[in-house]
Amino acid sequence: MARPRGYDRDTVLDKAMSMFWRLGYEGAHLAALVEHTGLNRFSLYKEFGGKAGLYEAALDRFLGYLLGQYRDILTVQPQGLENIEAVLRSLQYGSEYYGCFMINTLTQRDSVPPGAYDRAVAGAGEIEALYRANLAGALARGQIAAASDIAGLGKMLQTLDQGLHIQGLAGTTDAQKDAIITAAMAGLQAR
Amino acid sequence: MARPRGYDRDTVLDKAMSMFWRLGYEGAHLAALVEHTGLNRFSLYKEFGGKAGLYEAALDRFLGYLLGQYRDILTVQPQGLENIEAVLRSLQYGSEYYGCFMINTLTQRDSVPPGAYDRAVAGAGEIEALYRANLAGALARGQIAAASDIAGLGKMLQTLDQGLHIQGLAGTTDAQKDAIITAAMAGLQAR
DNA sequence: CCATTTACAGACCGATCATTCTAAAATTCC
DNA sequence: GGAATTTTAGAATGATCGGTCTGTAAATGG
Repeated sequence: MARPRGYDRDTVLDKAMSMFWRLGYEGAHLAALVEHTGLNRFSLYKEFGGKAGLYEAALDRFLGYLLGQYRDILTVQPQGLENIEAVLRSLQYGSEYYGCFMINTLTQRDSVPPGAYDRAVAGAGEIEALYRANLAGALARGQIAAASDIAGLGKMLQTLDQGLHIQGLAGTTDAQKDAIITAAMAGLQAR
Repeated sequence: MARPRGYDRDTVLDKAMSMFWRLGYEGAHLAALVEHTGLNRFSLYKEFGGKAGLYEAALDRFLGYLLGQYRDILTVQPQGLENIEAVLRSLQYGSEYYGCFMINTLTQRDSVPPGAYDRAVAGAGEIEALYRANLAGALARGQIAAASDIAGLGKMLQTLDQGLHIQGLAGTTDAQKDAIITAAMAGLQAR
């Protein structure tokens, strides 16, 4: 017994994510958000509580996508270097955005809502754990040297991963990112 | 025959850099900049032309620092893996800031003045060239495999470098960054 | 010690910010 | 089809934005 809403929540979040991603928290003005998302001001406050809530919800949606993708690839059995290479390569294609919304949130720590920063840190932690699990698998299967430092390598892979998200910002092409990944994987193999 | 200025240009730029760094271009409000830098509004416009000019000048100063550090270490003769490891380790200590101002400028491309983005891209290009020169030296000295892809490895090192600047944002300690670098260098050695 | 020059502190400006409110439009239940 | 309910569009709101202007303080040259 009410007027149906004229917007789709997920569509709104995707648009908002895109804007926050490119413009940052402060750079994405409410007027622009209202115009592009199709969600009117009043409903924005009713649904998300305000700009900060919209940002956190958009980040949640992004992290849902991102972590889903990581989980899908990095839990394939048996875990090992194949999964690691696959996930690195999967990240390099098809993004219409700039860099990575999670990383942008980390770099803009003092401007984004505190809750958003906390979620980004938690997301990064989960990704690191997934890398470590696959390194452990690689070790068990003899793919990497027996003396390998799993923790160090796990963080190294995540570092490379994060760096790849930055690379594109200064014009690095997909082909060049492929070469980066190939070079990095070559260094990982047992010798 | 005039009143002497009550501020030091370099000190002002250091303070402004710190604020833009942490808060982003839009997040660093003019009132806060005026308060923290000690430079009053009027002089800010006379000296830098406005907020955008101040940002670009602060980025220039940062890039001067950063590129100077890279040049100092990466032009030591003979060039090779020692320089690369030295520069990676040098980046991990003593920063009171969050991440890297150059990378922040790249990630906030659509919010910072266009001139700032262009300078950041140019800076990244110079750093990559320095890495490549040392990889060429390493190849000539037999430190890395003869079949190595210098261009790919150069971008890979820069990717790792950029990732290291991100790592600290989510709580990675200096000791952990050391382990990351050790793991990465192990993969580079000729075998 | 006065004239000149420059920097200073702070008031002022229109524009725009995030947020709140008001009233009309749209849908469902009865 | 009328009452109830919810969304809509858009007009206020006070605060604050970046930028400009005005008058005063501080220094030097003569």
